[in-house]
Amino acid sequence: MTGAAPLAASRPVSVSQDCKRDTCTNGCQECSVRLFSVCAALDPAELEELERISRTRLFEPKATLFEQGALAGSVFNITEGVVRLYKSLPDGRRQIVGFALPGDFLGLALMDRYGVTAEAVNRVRVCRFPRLTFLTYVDDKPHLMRRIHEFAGHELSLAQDQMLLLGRRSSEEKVAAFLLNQQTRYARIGTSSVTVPLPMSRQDIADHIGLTIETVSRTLTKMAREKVIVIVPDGVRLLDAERLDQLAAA
Amino acid sequence: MTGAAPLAASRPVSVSQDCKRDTCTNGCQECSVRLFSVCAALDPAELEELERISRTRLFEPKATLFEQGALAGSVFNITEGVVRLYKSLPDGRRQIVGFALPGDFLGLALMDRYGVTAEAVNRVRVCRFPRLTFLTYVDDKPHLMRRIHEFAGHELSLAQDQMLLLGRRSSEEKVAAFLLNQQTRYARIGTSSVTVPLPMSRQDIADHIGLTIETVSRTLTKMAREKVIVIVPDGVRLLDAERLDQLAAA
DNA sequence: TCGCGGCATTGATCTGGATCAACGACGCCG
DNA sequence: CGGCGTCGTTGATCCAGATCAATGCCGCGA
Repeated sequence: MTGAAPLAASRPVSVSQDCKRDTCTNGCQECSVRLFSVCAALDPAELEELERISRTRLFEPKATLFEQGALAGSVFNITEGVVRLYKSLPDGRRQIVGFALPGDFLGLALMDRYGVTAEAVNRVRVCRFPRLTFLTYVDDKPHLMRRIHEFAGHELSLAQDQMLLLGRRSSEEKVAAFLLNQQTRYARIGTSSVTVPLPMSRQDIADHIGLTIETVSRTLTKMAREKVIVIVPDGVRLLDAERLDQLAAA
Repeated sequence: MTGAAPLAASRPVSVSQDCKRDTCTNGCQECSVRLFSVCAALDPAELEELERISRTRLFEPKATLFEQGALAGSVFNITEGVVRLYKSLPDGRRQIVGFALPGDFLGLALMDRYGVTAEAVNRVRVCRFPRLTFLTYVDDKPHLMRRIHEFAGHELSLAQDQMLLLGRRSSEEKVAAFLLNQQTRYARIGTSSVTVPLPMSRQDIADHIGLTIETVSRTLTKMAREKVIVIVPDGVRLLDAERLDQLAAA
């Protein structure tokens, strides 16, 4: 976090603003997630150019970044906060296909319509790029394209793991695998710790791993009772990662 | 199919051969799946170059193209047949993350290890490329890279649909959605018809949509009883796609 | 032609997780 | 400070789909 003045917390919804303010004060060069994000593929001159086409944007909890099926006007790089990505059935059933963390890129597929809906879980900060401008920018930077493709490949791999989880794992295995997964992902962006943040609601977790909120709650309680985890505000502390690995049947 | 002599059916396992024979007789130019595959992005000169680094390969039913976790030595373009892609748990539970059809590209992510196992469902013919050679070939062809990325984006989108199916749909919805899905995919490669081929076993279908073989069988029987489909050898005929759409809750 | 092995179907029963129903714990606002 | 809305937990019951168990249906090889 650079020393910029924070925005007033009372803003009702997302706020567009020039990149010169806020965390981007010192530009992409100083960006705290640059090395984990697609931007790591860029040299200083390219970063400067990128900065010119980007705008920082803030989203309050529950704000929608974009909706499934809408024309994809922008692509996003998350710099702070967590975003839930989901698909819905007409009757309201929901599947959260993933939680995007800082460093994650939204709109990787570069398709003309969004395939999922994206909502802020907590306060979210992003770098936003007009999609077509970004496409032009990428066009003569094969190294960036390759990096974006690597990210897409990683995303696909995660999706396949999730299919295995959804299709073939028991409720306890699902919860265990989810917790370990979250830990791994947070470790990658530096927030490594035995305490895994869970900023999303129980309902979100349930909709991600294909269970009901009651089953998620019961399973977490059971794991806490068995001293495998401790439930703390907005997260869990993993006491016995070994045991959790077994439970996940990985 | 070009007029080349068919291979002896008695070959025990996959057979490597020069691209000049078989369906590739007239080269990539005449390839029946070119327009549906990543190759459609290439001009005649580029196709010729591609041909030089490719080899046609045949796989008998149940033969393994590559295994999850193995070093990714090759990438593949399927020209004939169906391939199942799956992940397994240590205890043998299996999740088929997708069925690859002619025109599909295996190894899209271009990563150094395969993320899934690929097995031939029926007789499969592929164009095989050494991965590193292919990478070099792609390197100075941004249009091809973009096309490959488009395919990867499509793949990701399919994966997300599958997560919704696995996590939030009932058994009947799963089967209905699967059948419609298969129909759509076959339509795309020209085999459009109300009769949907199902070359894979019931167990494969079950492992794809997260059910047991018994539930798949019962559900298909029920749909046939209700005159929504007719079960035919190696496939089903869709009688009432309208109704099937409702059942799928799409 | 028969017998065998690998699917697929069908029936009976069981159970993991869903559903239904309180209740408790905060945090917020009046 | 008290009432209310949201979220999480816990208990009781139910049921969709799993599991267990035959049986049927080829295709193939002896």
